[in-house]
Amino acid sequence: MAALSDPIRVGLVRVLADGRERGWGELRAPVAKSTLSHHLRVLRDAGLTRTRQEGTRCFVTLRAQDLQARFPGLLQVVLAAAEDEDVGHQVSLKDGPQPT
Amino acid sequence: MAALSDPIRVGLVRVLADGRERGWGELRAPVAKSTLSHHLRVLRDAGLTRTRQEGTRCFVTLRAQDLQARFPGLLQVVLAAAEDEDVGHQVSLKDGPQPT
DNA sequence: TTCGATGTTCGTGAAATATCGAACAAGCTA
DNA sequence: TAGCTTGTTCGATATTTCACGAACATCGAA
Repeated sequence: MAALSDPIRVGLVRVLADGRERGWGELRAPVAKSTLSHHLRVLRDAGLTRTRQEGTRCFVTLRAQDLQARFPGLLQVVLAAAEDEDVGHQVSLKDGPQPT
Repeated sequence: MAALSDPIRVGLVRVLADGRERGWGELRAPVAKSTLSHHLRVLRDAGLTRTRQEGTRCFVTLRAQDLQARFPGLLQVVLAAAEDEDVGHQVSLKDGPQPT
């Protein structure tokens, strides 16, 4: 639960909130890649995301359904609060439009 | 928001969740009083509680309504999650039944 | 096989946080 | 006034967490 107490991670959750799977390379955050790796690990360990490896690259998805089952409403509340407080806006997707 | 990332504080919120005002002395937590004071300050600074001083003793209340207005559903989710994960159970009320 | 790209792991350092005990301030009470 | 209770503040310490760069592992491509 404390996994959501870091702005970077909240930002990651926001980016992933649309339910789409994202490649590591799509994620843009103002930290070194080792740090990003750390945050993704924390999220994964906390059960918030799922990581799939394909060749040399990783794809990450938000486990929205599992979360909804386990902590109903948590995601919505967190996202709304994050938006309201402008938390995590430092994380975004890189340019390139994503293939549907 | 990160104010809820400490088990002691979650426990305090749980104890206060019934909406009743509680005296400092009613709160039982496995920490030194200076530490408890610190946690109560964090909660107050985060806008989660309100403290009223009366003579030498303090009374604290959960600002449930304000929270509901600001982060709708947050409290419910946190409480449910805390119960589910058994977080904060180390905080309780001292014996003595409280006057209705 | 050699090279390049992609994440992970490791070692380290800095910053935040939790915790305690002691000292202190304020207000009842005898 | 003296003393007790109650809670805050201060100083110190320990733990956790964030962050970085460097080294490493793995896989695909040339």
